[in-house]
Amino acid sequence: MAGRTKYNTKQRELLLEYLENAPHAHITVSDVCEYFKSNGASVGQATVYRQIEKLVDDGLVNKYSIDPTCPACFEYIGKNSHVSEGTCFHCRCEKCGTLIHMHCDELSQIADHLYREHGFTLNPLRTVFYGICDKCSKELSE
Amino acid sequence: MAGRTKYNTKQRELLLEYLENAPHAHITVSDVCEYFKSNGASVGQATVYRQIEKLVDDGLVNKYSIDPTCPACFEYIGKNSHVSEGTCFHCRCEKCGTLIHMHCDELSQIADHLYREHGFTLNPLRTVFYGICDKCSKELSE
DNA sequence: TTGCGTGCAAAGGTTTTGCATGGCA
DNA sequence: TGCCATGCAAAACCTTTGCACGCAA
Repeated sequence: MAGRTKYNTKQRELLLEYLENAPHAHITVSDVCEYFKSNGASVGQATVYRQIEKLVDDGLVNKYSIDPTCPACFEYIGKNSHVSEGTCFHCRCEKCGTLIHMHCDELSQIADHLYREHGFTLNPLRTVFYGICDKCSKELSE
Repeated sequence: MAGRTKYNTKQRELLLEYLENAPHAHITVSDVCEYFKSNGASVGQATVYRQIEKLVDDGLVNKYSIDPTCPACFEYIGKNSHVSEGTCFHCRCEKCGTLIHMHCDELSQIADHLYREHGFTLNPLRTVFYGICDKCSKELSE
């Protein structure tokens, strides 16, 4: 817990802008740093870590803790965090390591099922399906 | 990916023995190393990492990634992994840490769905649902 | 002015890797 | 004998932290 945001700084603005305009999720701290570096914007790496954690606490950004080996992923969700509609699931390929982002109603029903039948409140942010992706399956069967 | 086991070594035997007799899950690599050290058994730390990853690939051990900051946890599940008939799923409570074993047809259909619709071959041995268990939900709402 | 935010560099911890040696089959 | 496995230490890696300075309110 890094605490909530108190001041509005230039670095925070830059970070938010980048996250908002990011085409897809799966943004890591190093992604942010490299972008800033290539754009001449000087934002320290430690600041990115500290600010992005604040954004998580503020509820503007989701944090995915996929694997201790890989860096944490972040995704902008904005203020209208309707978590229930369009919950996002993640699949990790055990072979190539790709992280697949999945929006799927059928998968969303899992959460309902787990809650109703098993009393278990699923946390989709942390849950990752492990397996073999499409591409690797084909390569393996060749 | 560390690959499957080819040779049967003394270190592997020691590791398996420890994991089999472990009362509960939540075993980390440093747990293993400390145990070996206190017992005079000399097994290198790198070996533990390499062997335990093999055991995961062999399907004898599950790997849990609780948090990128914390070390990974391992749990012995043994050979009787009847993957096809009544696939077993695991749910981890983020609050109390309990690991729930779940046999559920409806959950088994997830694997089918992921394969047919998304081309993803699920590995139920490695997949863990994170969330809050029944008991903790009630405690939280009190 | 107050105290939070920043930046740099260094530390922290876990996991991986290079390379020579040892051991299983 | 041919490889795989081991061990040690060093490296790689992500993330956190200490401290002095800067800046928002």
